[in-house]
Amino acid sequence: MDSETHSTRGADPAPGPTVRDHAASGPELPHPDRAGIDLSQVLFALSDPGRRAMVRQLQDGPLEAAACTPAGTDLPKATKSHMLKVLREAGVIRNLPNPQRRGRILTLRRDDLEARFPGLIDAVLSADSPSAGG
Amino acid sequence: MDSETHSTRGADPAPGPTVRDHAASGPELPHPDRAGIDLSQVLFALSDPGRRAMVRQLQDGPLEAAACTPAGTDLPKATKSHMLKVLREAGVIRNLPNPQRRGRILTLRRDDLEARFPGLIDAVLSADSPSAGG
DNA sequence: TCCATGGTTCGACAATAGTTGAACCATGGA
DNA sequence: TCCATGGTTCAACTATTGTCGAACCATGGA
Repeated sequence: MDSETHSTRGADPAPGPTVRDHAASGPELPHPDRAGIDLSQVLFALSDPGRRAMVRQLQDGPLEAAACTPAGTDLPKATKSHMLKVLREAGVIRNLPNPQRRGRILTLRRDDLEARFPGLIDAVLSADSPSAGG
Repeated sequence: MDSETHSTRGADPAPGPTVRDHAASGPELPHPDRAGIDLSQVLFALSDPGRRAMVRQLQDGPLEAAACTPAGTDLPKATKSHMLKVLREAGVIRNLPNPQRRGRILTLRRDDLEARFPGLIDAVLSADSPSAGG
């Protein structure tokens, strides 16, 4: 588990609420495992333009949470955190502590989504046209 | 959000034989045109298992509304009508008067959806597994 | 014309979701 | 150790959705 800094591919953390010696910053938040990803929750999470905007920013790879913002909006942090929570609990993104510095790393769970609902995430993300307006 | 109270009442107390164009049953409900179909609304409409169940029944072709019921549920008709409304207003289905008999005909707007959001509707419908449960 | 059928809409309420200030928490650096 | 940073959670509020009885409407048939 050394080296390989930001490629959390394949394995699901499936973190229990176990007693952990916190080496990394911030709490470890619960994520559904691949099989637990629910279609209704995913569709609902993606039904919001703001949440989709964040997801779109993760298409090219993981991002620090601080850098992931819908269109430079000065969104209150509580609001942003809530949006991320909806996406995370739906299984759309991973929200893990950044092992390097302060803050967190967001990742689109593309593999898991693709395995569970083939074609869905691509269809949604490529469907997003700016003219749609909502 | 209900500004669609477009009444066909007070039709014509006018004298003389008014030629009636459409001898179909029930009101003509508003549908978004293809370009007006909004991704957020579609995803939201499909984020409910009950609504998805109805959509799935329309995969093989149009159905009389009376025949389109999620799993034999004795759903109150107001509730069912509301579910259909959400799907219709999102542009997922068409809800037209039945020209033959009483009642209405429901159609999945597959072509429109496919044109607007390629692959999306198929991904959603084929993703639906019975294990999901919610 | 009256009635049953199939359906929409209204209205009221319950339940869920969104927003956001404030409190709190952990880390890294001075 | 104290502080700034980046972030989650709490709590309270608002807003949107869901549910469903009742009212209403149009049609077809007796």
